[in-house]
Amino acid sequence: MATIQDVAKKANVSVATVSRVINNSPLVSADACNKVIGAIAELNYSPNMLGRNLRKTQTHMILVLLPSIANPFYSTIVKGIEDAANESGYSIMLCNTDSDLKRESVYIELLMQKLADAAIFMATELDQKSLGALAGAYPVIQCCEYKEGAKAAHVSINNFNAAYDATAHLIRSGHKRIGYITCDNDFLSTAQRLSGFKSALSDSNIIVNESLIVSGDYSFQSGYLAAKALLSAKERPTAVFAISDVMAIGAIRAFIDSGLSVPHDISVMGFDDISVSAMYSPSLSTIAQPKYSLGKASAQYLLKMLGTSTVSYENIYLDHKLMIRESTRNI
Amino acid sequence: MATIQDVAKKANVSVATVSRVINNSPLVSADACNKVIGAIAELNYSPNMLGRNLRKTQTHMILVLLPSIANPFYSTIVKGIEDAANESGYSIMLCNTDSDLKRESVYIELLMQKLADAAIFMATELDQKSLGALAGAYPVIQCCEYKEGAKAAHVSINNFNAAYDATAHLIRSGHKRIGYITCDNDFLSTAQRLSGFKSALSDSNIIVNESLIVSGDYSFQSGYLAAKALLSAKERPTAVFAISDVMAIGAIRAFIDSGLSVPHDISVMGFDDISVSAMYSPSLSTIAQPKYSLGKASAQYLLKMLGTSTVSYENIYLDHKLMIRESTRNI
DNA sequence: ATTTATCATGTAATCCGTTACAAGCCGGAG
DNA sequence: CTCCGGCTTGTAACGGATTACATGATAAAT
Repeated sequence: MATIQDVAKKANVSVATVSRVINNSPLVSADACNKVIGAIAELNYSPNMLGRNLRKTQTHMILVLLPSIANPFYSTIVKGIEDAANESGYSIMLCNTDSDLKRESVYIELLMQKLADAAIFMATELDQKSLGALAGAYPVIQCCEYKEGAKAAHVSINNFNAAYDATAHLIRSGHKRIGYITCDNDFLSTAQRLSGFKSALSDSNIIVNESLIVSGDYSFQSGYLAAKALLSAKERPTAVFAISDVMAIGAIRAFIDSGLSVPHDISVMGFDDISVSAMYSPSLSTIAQPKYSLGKASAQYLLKMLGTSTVSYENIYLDHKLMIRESTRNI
Repeated sequence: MATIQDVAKKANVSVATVSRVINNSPLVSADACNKVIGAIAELNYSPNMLGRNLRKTQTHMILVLLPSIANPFYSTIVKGIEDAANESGYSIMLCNTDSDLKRESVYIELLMQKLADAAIFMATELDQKSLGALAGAYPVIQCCEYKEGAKAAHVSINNFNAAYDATAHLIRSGHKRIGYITCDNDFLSTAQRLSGFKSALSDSNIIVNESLIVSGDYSFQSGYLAAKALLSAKERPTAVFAISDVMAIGAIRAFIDSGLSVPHDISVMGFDDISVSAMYSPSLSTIAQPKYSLGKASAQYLLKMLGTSTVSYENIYLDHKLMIRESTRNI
């Protein structure tokens, strides 16, 4: 493997000149520049980034931590991150944490070990304090899911409003008994969505029935089981709102397996608008998150932080959109 | 940020001793070891991997190149890769190539620039020659999709047999007019599946009808359009076999939109067994690839290559499995 | 012709670890 | 009492790039 020394020797210049050529410094004569370019081509030289990064103490790498790339919700977000990063000459390192703190910590080590310049957390297991400490020492941002109180900025939709809108739509369609499939975690989004759901009910003078609120874990299977649980209630709901499309699809499947027709017998509303939702049968009414923009905005914010050394904590909220498809209907 | 020098000073030993402690060398007295451990804790020291990696010229990073993480087929594979990598102290860098050669090249640069030790290609855009050259210089393996002829090993299922089995099952179920949704690319898997499909037909004395073979691009939308195209044939097929579940689901949706019932009016068979396939309505009959194992085996092979400097080109084939669900039926 | 500013180039220090090699210390053997 | 060998430790070179600083050359200004 050729080094900068080899190039310098072959081009009959110093390593400094070679380095200047590589980095587009204007302080090189056309003649020297050509010699260097020739030598680089001849030796098939590619600079060793470990050397450069060590010297510059920066890697142009952004860590992206997410629970699982198996969750289709994240894929578009990641694309947004990647596009923004690439535009600025950065690459991303995608890390599956499996929602496991230990696994997540291994990846966070990479930040401290200088293998990455910054990190985007999609759903961290860290507690507020740890996250705050990390955000104090490194450029860090939360995307979509976030912990409040931690002094780490986030980019997300307004989950309260989104859940409120979805619920209000069901109510407007005549539904009064509305089941709710949530998750048993301590993400703020989860609490906010639940709160939006309850507020919409209350604002329409519908009493919140806690027995119609069940939990899953974002998997198809858990949505399926949660839906079955809802069916065993003594009076079945006429609509169900799940806080993720994946669970909503599991729920629809459960209803179909129970001989119900969606939306004729029961309406189902999801959350996220993953790609299969429009293709499902029936297609899924849902809240669309601006996934690509969420990712892109997160990365851009981080890149801005990397540029300036100023640390600020400005949160960014993007708009959601209510998508009415086939899985919900008026009664 | 503390360096090894700081630790050495605080512990009153040399940097060499500190380094030995970090690397679990037996050549350190218990006393010195304790002093160092104390100093590390006190300073909250984390070794700078750039320094270490530069010295050792290895990064413990594996590059994983795939067209798009939005394709759910890849997520389980990636998990397998990640698990195998983590077991050996490696991390992975997931890279979306968007099936774009230029984008892919940027990531391959990372290999040459020493930011990664090895690479796994899930569906490369490189031609045989380039791939072969790369495989000659770096540890590289192909997973699932592969180019033959290139001197780079691959881990995959036997695509011919898998497509043959799926088609044979449809034939056994009484289908004679079978539509086929393929992709317009030059992956070997594509050609092999088509070939398996045709062989199964021929072996049952069914004449291959080229007008029933249409192409998509692995997206839901393309499957939808391909299915619509098949419906416009003068005599509609009684079954359709798509070379990916995503397209198969798009196809089912198209049939439903056209007023057909799946599987009553038309059977649909997919390929891959992605997670939503079992949850779709109707659930999708398909060929299950051992995705997790494919990923794990690829990574393990690569790790073995990294251990020994011996370069070998042993291809690995894993078993597929025919999954009969609701989307196909006897006629 | 002399001075000064400008530009091109090279030398060497530096980033942070790892590790070959040298050296110091100790106990046991002769 | 001396010598040898084993164990621990330290010194310094090294990996590959960047860049501050010094130097030399050239052109412009007086």
